[in-house]
Amino acid sequence: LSSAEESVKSLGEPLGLQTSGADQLQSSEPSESSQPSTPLPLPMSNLGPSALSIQEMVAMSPELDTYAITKKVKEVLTDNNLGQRLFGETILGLTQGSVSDLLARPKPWHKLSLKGREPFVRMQLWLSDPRNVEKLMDMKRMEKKAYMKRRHSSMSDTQPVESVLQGTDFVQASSPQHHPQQQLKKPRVVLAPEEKEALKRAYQQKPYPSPKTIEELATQLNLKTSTVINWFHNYRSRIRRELFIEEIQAAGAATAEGVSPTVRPSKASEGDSCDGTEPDTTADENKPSEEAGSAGKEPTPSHSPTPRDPTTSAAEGPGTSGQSGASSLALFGFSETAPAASSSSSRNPKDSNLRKKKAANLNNIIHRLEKAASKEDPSEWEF
DNA sequence: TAACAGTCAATATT
DNA sequence: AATATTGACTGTTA
Repeated sequence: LSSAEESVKSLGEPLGLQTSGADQLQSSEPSESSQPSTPLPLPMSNLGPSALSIQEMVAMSPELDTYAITKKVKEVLTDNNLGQRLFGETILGLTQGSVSDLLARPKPWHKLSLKGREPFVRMQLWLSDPRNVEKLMDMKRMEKKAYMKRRHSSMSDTQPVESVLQGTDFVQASSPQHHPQQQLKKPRVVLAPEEKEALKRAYQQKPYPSPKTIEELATQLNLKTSTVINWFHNYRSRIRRELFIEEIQAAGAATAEGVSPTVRPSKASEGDSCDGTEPDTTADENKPSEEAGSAGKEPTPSHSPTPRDPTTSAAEGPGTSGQSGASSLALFGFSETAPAASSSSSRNPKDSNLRKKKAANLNNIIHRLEKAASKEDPSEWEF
């Protein structure tokens, strides 16, 4: 613990972040509430005057079951009609989107950084507060009241009253202060499904594309280089995260019971249309869907188990870039392991999805292996 | 310096 | 209206 505390010290005060204050309604009163449902190991020795900062608590916190915590939080919130926005802003200091993401795909405790654990500690703290719901509902009422008031007082007075949070108004004024008119906000880039497909395919070949490859992709897809780079960063990290959840899900299911094919209908991932290069003969469920031509500016990327044509732009052919000597082996077409087509039950799209992700992860590992191989000192091999 | 981890916040979906 | 998704941004890390 002492070592843990020291590591906290370094993080001490630099809370300079633009993090909106206004929260911290944390009442760390020692009201020992022996919640039967949750282990609740947090409220450790509460020394009188010591109002441990959350960071200190995070550092000292024992392992928490992030999955259980999010599950419980979701339950409490829905049971009481409390939204993620309110909960996030008042309890966690996070935005609605972040809360949604966090609740839906919590990373396992051991994979979280100190910073990443904070929201979970706060949630645990909140869950252990006997008055949590009551307090939130009060906040809700107050907000509504304030809202009504505003709306009333401003009949013709048009003043949306921006939120108190930082007004990050990105005004990409190409020409300084000329047009006081509508601010040209940086338009949000929205990748077309075909572009995502191409990027995913490229990822399958090379999770860590060289700057040269990235440049090629950007050109071929007509995207900014930074967009491609960002996409890869985001994709890698999100793929990783999904593996985590499937990991715990599998673990949980395994413990749950023995053989009954009771598939957890958990409303998890929906089939992502992507498809790996798989000449695989496995009779994949072909959803005959596919609407007729719609505003497609390009013939829908061929789905169907047909050995996809390499014509479609993007994604360099395997042979192409032979540049970086070492790599090039990271290619997993991953054909079925099990000989006969999948047997019993579960012919879930999620199944092939999982395979895909695992394959992606393997490629990832290979990348790191290759990287490690270039280091003489085996001690640096983080495996 | 590239890759990450956390988030934000604009959009998409429900 | 509430919740989910996701490109981009900020601060770390090695």
